[in-house]
This record gives sequence, C-alpha cells and structure tokens, in this order.
Amino acid sequence: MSTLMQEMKQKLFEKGLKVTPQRLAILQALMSHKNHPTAEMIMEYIRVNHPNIATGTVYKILEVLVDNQIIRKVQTENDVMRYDAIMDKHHHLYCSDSARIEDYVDPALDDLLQTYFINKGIPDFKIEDIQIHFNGRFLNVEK
Amino acid sequence: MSTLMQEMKQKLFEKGLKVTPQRLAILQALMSHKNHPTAEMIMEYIRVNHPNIATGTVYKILEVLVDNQIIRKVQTENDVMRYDAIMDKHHHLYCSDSARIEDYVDPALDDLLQTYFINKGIPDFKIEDIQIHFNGRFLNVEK
DNA sequence: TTATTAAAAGAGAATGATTCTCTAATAAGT
DNA sequence: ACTTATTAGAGAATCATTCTCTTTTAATAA
Repeated sequence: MSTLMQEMKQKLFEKGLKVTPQRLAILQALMSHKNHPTAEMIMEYIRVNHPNIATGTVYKILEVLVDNQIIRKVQTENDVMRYDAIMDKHHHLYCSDSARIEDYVDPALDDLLQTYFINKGIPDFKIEDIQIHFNGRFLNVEK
Repeated sequence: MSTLMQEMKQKLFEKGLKVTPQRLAILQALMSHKNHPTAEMIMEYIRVNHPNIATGTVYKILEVLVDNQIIRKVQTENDVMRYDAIMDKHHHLYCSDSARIEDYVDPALDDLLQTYFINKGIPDFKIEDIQIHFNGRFLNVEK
C-alpha cells in the first residue's frame, strides 16, 4: 500500500471514521484525478475495482469527507459538484470555455495578500481564508 | 422609470434582445436584492407584480442575461444557483456558516494583483479575470 | 478468535432545482 | 395596424443529489 493511502487511513482514523474499502477507493480516485472530479467521474473510476458500490454511498462518503475536512468542494457556476483532495493552500485556474480547473500554488502571493489585509482588513468582516479564482485560457493541453 | 431601468432597457437593446416586462422585472428584482438572490428569491419578489410569470421563463431569462453578460452567476458550493447584477469589478465575501454573500470593492487590491501578475504571469495560462473569494464571518447583521 | 454493536453500505425511491417541449402571445420593424 | 421572429406560458422531463430502510461490516472487547 502506498504512503498516501496510509496517510488517508490515518486521517480517517483521526476523525473517528471507520476505514472502509469504499472510503479508501474514493480517496484514491480523488488523488489520482488531478482535475477536480465530479461524483460521477469518481464512480466511473471506482467501479473497475468496486463494481457494486452504490451511487448513494459515493455521495454519502464525499459528504462525510467534506464535513471532516479531509477533502473540499470546488466552487463552480453549474450544478454538478466537483471535489478536491488537495488540502494544502492553493488557488484555482478556471478555463473560460471548458470545465477544466487546475491548481495554482503561489506562497509569495499568499504572503502579499496576508500583508495587505493585516494592515487593511475588511470592515465588518473577519477573514478566515482567501481563495483566488483565475479565469482565463490554458495554453497547454490537459495532462 | 428609474435611470437604472433605462440603462437596463438600453443593455437589452444593445444585445438585440427584446425588451419585455418579464425581463425588466427580473432585472429590477436583481438590482433590488443586494445579496445575490436565487431564482426562487427572484420569482417570489416578482410575483407581487407579475403573478403569472412561469418558473421556466425566469430560468430562461436568467440564462439569456448571463449569456449576454448583463448579469453573472455567482460561484457557490451548493446546487442552488445565485445571480449578480453588478458587473463592475468586485470580489465576494462568503460567510462560513450561512448563505450570506456580499460584495467587496477594492481598486487598490486590483492594482496590486495586476502589477504582481504582469511581472510574474502564470505558466501555460492567460489570465482574463481575477476574482477573490473571502471566506469568513460577518461582524454586522445583514442589511 | 468470536461476539457485539454502532457505523456504514446497498438498493431504490424521492426530491428539487433546472431544463425541455410545444403552443400561444407579443415586441419591433415594415 | 401587419408580419414575423422572438419570447412567454404551462407543465412534463431530467438528472444530480438526498433520503429511507435494510443488510452488512469495521472496530472493540470478551
């Protein structure tokens, strides 16, 4: 078993969640999909090894993982939810004319923003997290 | 008729869209709701003066307005779409534990980001728009 | 190792926001 | 006012997601 899977087992355990094959399969699917998969994409991937996993189970597990902050939902403008297993600080690049969404990591930018808002703040609002959405065009093909 | 309504008529006309009472009512509803309403909130507001407007019509009009860049969809983490009639550059403040979403305008921040990315750019990505999502808590009550 | 039990998975119905289809009405130009 | 393409109305259809109820299973303890 990979180290990542061990880490995932650990995360489930720490949250008091049972370590089930279905949960591990979904976590593994999420980690192997770089491009913020939908529940359906996850199911498709999983059914190769877990042909009998129920649709409702997949949604339930995703909900549990989100509630326990093991994964995140990705904000979009349409009604199909997408998920993200990367919990390290990062932003998202959204393609203007496709569903492609990629990660963008930039600690220098995060520092810049933090400095800016430590001084300035926002009236009547306590900032907990700053997430930048870049809309634009990818100049390469999807990996 | 208010100046804003005149402007809205003008926008519809410029896009080659017919100026209908239903479209004006939806635009008016959007402008009177500061807090990024859902289709349902818009319908509720509208039915006072347009009791017979069809649900499908409201969705259709919202779609047409979005496609013509007269309004925008607001990105959220759940499956109920929300809309925004303000097209001037602004960011959003998201409440961590309610559906409240407010606008945040900060030209100095926009300049800072523009300067930062003019120099730095993002590999394999052409930035068209930068939208910041602030997650946190509001320290005042909703207006 | 087996027994116990609360948590989780399976199956399929239910929900609900949104979209679609088809017909009737109407805005805008002639 | 006349004509016509566009738009609105009505209600069925769709489809992602949630819910309910039953069966199974992971985790702990004997």
